[in-house]
Amino acid sequence: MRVRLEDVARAAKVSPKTASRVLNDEANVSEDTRKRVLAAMEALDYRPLSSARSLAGNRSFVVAMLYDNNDNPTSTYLAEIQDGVLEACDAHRYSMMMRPLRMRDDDFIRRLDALISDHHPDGVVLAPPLTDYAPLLKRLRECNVAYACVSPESGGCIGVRMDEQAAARAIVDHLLGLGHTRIAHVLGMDGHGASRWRLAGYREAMAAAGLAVNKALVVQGAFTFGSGVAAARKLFALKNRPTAVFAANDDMAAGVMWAANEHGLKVPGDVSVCGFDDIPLASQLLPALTTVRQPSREMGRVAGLQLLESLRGRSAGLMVQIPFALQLRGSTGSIPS
Amino acid sequence: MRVRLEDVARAAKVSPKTASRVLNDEANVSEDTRKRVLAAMEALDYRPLSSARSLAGNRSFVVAMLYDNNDNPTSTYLAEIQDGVLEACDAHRYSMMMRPLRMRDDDFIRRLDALISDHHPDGVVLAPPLTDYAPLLKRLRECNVAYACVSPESGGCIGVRMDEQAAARAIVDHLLGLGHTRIAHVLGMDGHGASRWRLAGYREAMAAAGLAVNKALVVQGAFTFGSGVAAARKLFALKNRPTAVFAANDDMAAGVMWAANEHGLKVPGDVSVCGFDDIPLASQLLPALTTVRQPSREMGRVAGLQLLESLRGRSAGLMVQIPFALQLRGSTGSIPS
DNA sequence: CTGTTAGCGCTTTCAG
DNA sequence: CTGAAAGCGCTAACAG
Repeated sequence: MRVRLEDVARAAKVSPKTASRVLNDEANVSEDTRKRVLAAMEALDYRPLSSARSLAGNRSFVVAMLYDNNDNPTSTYLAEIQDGVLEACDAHRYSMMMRPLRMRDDDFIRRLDALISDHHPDGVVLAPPLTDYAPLLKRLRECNVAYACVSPESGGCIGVRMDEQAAARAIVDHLLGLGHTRIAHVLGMDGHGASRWRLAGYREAMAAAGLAVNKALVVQGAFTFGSGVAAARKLFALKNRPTAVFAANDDMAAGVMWAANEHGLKVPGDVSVCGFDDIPLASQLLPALTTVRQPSREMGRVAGLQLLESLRGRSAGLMVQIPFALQLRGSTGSIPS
Repeated sequence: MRVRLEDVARAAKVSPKTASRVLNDEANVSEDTRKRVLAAMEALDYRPLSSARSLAGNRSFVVAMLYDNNDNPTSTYLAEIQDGVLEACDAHRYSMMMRPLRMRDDDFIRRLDALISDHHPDGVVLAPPLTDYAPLLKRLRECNVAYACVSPESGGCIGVRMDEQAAARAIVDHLLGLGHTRIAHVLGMDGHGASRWRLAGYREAMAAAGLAVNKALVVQGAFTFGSGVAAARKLFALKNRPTAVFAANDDMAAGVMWAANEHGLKVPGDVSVCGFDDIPLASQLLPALTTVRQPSREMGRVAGLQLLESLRGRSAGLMVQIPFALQLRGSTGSIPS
């Protein structure tokens, strides 16, 4: 039969309540007692039953990860964040639940409410672009559900972010350092924070170099390979085509490289290409793609940990800034002579 | 305060147990009573508390999806299956939990046991390659945990599959129909059922056409873009290079197209390329990729439904066969003249 | 077909 | 610092 906390208590010669205190890491237990109880748990291979804990303690030990992948279902980004959040949850013996939610749905809030009342998550992790959807944040606060954000637009919540603008600036600086001046930018999906930051970094770098941004060299994309191809075709059809292209993510950068091939342009001989994210494909391309490493998995993990810490009341929960790293590879080189 | 089943019962003028019967769709409730109870639930906006149901009923209302993505973390395949399983779970008011598990781990079974005793899933959905890992299946049976498989190697379990061999044969038949005879095949990851089936279909088609399979035209890959590039380079370096390449999945097919570009080969003018899966990238490539549509999301959904049905005891649970569909697009054409 | 009783395993409250 | 009693909301087992 199942080992209950009562059995542990008996074995440790304490009351069930004391055993419960130890299980929950509560204060007011002598070190000696705590050790005895932990030993008994170990010896009996005790596994707390989460449904009983939930029922009695009025909490679920569940963290839900909320995401909206409708704009880019291909993305491996979410899967990586998911892995990270999962790792954090495992470390705290929480379980994680994935919940897709469509911002565009009329009954978004209704669905959110249903999710909350059906599953009672103790907290939620928000992935972009949900991180920046005000009605969602508002409702979570109203419902008193703790949340942590991965890469939010503004810093007014707990979670984790990267200085994407600085990273974008750094990669454009790299291109400038190679002598490029006609540097194009392929924008990400309209309305996403990532698109804005990366554009801002591009602009900042160009301005710092004293270069005017040529509007024809900034073209719309949508974070997908296909949109990268389409954007690059426009760029390569220009009379005065760019010698370098900074795409707002790697999928699009791969598309740019594809289009370069179509146009008979060598990378990096005729045109340098760089991206953002460092997805697995980036290092598989030929030449391998110069990009910014965005540690999505780690970011998911940290956001999860922040959330769980704040649930435990151990810390208030912070916004952690994660450093970026340029990955300089073969797809960028000096300007064509 | 929270609406409990007792409140519903009172409103419907029945005992709590009868309300419970209605909630659980049990027999032995008159149609009239059932309606009254349902109406009361609706009126009060009753939400069952799953922790209480779990504790009293000794079940969790949780389905875990088990996967091992270590061989190919890039894959969008799992994310699609996940979406499908999630949809099935939502429909039955179950929650879904993602659980990565590494087949290569020495303590695989220990981790599985921990997962079972910590989370008590009522059932699990297995994604390849876990579907074919005998020790896992054995342990699940020993622990009496119901499971459904997506694309198992053998059919001896409930779940869903596609006739991948027939699909592979069909796509190779398509190439044969275009006049190709020097048809190469890029193998998938060694040891995966999908690799075996697709190879078998390729062989079957060649044999049926009376063509001997040239060993030099069958090269190892690993389901990744990079492995497709590497494999294709070998093929294109042959004196007698193939006029068509059937890659065991789309990621590799994209790699083959990439390598064709490198070698100055036009697709499909100089070489036809086709893949398998119909991932989003397939239709974004230029030319778009001829492939086999594998409805992963739908397969996940059906596997989830099969599992949930069998948990309800409604049906024994079946192995459902899903039809495939050839997607004939621009990457395949007649043999070079 | 319906209701009563007695828990599920844990935590809360409150008293020491 | 520790313990006794009283549930959390639901369902199993039985009785009618």
